[in-house]
Amino acid sequence: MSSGVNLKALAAELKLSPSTVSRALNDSYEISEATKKKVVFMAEKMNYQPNPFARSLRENKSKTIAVVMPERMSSFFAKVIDGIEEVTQQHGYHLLVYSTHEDVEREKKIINLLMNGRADAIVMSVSSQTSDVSHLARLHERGFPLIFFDRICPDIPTTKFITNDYESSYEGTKHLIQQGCRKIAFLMLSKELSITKERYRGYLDALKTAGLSPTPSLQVTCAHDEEKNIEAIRAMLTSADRPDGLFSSVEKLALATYHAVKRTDIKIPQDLKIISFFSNISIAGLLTPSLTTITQPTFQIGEECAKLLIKKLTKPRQPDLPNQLISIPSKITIRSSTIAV
Amino acid sequence: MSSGVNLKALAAELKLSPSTVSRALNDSYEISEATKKKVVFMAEKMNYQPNPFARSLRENKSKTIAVVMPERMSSFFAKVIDGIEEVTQQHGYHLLVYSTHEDVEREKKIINLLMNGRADAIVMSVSSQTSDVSHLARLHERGFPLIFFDRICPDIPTTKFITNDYESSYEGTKHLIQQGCRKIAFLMLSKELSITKERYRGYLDALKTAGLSPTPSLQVTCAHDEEKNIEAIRAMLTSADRPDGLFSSVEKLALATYHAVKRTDIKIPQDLKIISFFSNISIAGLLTPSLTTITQPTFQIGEECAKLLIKKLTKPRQPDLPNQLISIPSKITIRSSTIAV
DNA sequence: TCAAAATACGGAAACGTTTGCGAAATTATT
DNA sequence: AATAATTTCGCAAACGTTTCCGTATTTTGA
Repeated sequence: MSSGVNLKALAAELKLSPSTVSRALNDSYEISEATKKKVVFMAEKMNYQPNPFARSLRENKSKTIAVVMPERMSSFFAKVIDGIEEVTQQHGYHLLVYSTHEDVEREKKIINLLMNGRADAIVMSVSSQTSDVSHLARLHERGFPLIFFDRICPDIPTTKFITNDYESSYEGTKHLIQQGCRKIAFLMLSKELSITKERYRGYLDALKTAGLSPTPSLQVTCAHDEEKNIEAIRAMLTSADRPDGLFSSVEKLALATYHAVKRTDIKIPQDLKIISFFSNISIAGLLTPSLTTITQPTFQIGEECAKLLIKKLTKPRQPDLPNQLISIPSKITIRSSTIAV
Repeated sequence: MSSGVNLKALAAELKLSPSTVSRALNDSYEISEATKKKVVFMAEKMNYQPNPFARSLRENKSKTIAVVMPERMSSFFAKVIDGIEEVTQQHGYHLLVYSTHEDVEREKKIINLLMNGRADAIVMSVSSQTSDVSHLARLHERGFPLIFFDRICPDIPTTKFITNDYESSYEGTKHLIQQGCRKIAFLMLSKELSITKERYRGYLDALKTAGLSPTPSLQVTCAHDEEKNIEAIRAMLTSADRPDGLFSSVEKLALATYHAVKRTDIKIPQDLKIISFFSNISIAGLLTPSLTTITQPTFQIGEECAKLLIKKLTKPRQPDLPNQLISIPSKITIRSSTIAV
């Protein structure tokens, strides 16, 4: 299926043994420069392509990294993968990409499939349904290189890359308060997620610092169905206890909020000020009114994940991935949706 | 690196030969039901995971499909991959995903890397820079299963999945004309792309049918730099020959147009009506004013690509992928951006 | 000049699977 | 009851690499 020419054929053409040819191509010190030249030339001429599976079988490594994430249609995850690909590609690594679609059963299946060594490492962000992390713990306990980003598992002792969720949320909420908000809603995907916990904590602390207390009915947990989310948010926005500010912990819920607002006569920012974690800055500026965002360092997160993994995988006797939380700060960009009028 | 237990170990535990165990696990008719039960049970118990590389090496297939596309941060490509994954995952196939970032040199590198058989097939959409398709032609000539979607290579005799680019563009342009537009701009990524050729043809024919002729200065070829695109569009929109309608052949240029319009005093749809190929319908409804779209059957395109490939790869003596163009129609959704006032 | 060391290469095993072939044990056929 | 057919399994080769050894040749050292 490849070009058909393998080491043996190449060796035969050169009247050398396969072992010599292999060593020549791998630039072994045991081979003279003269034969190296000849081998490389002939390999080029015959378009020799080493069989990756034979190599993987022999070396017990696949030169492949798996990325497991909740969804593909999200500028956040797309950019993170771009970052990962940027550095892995430079090192000749390939990327297997899986979407769990926020479904923990699919996540388990994928993880179990990856236990057979098809990939040398996994970089992942858990689904919003994931509360039992035994499948991930087992993977890690077997010594499989595993790192998390964004939606992490705090209890699994490995390296995790996040943004400063707590601080950004604190600052973002503080910003809303400074703009005059007193009743601030909080939108989240699932209470299980590390990011909602941290972001919620930042939100709560900012409220407390300002002497405000959260209103239970304004804390909305959303699901995967966009239409249902829009309706739930609309109901909350038009309830008796309607908020004057809103903090969305993820991008898609900010979009859902704009949809919900369109179904009411609420005016942003006059009646409602909005801030959200949001990575698609081009869209943020296009919304009406433009959205004040907390922008994560998406591409960089991907790059850092990949850099660490590459180091771990390429250096011969590398220690395990340390149990650490690496935080790369987000940036708040104030736009029209929170400008007091 | 896997669980450590291989066929030999499993066989030893069962006091059977590796060949028998292999056959039992593969449900061979040569093995009695009794031993099959025992083997399966023990495999489960010892958590046996077959080594994918040994299998790939032996069977000369990887159970992996590669997807090569121009960019990841596009709802169109994201949805197509979701569609592909949906069917490939059901058949136990894995997905290697590559982004060329609209760079033909990267595209060539990726294609050459994939020639070694790491993937059983490639489904791809070419970069906007791709005019020389020799790297793809060579791949196909070697018998490598290759199919295209959206941005196809007409000259490579394989199966291609597209939407009805010509008809949709004709209808979309006709719609603009019916709404009173007389000077309609056309935005494209690159004149080399199959989709711009077809969509441009539909646009031109619709103009001709209405007795209109295209204005050269309103045909804007854009590049990869978003800011430059916005400025080029803004310049065009504010030129002496300013248009009253605009047809964007891809999603990102519609967004760029909205950005450009924000920098002027142009009102949509009063001064300028806009229609665009666009697959992120949630965003389309959120733009101000909401955008009239030609929505491609993204998920279905992905599904169809994958279904065909799976059939080709799993049936034993399957013929080559036929040289055919399969078109799945788009749907025009009229929103505020083209409503005559 | 002769042993020792360095250089350059080949043979063969190993990675873990699948499968062709052969053979033993069981069952069916006459 | 003897043979044929069937069932059930094991041996060994093969997939294409890499690498541990061994060895022949050349170079170095005294």
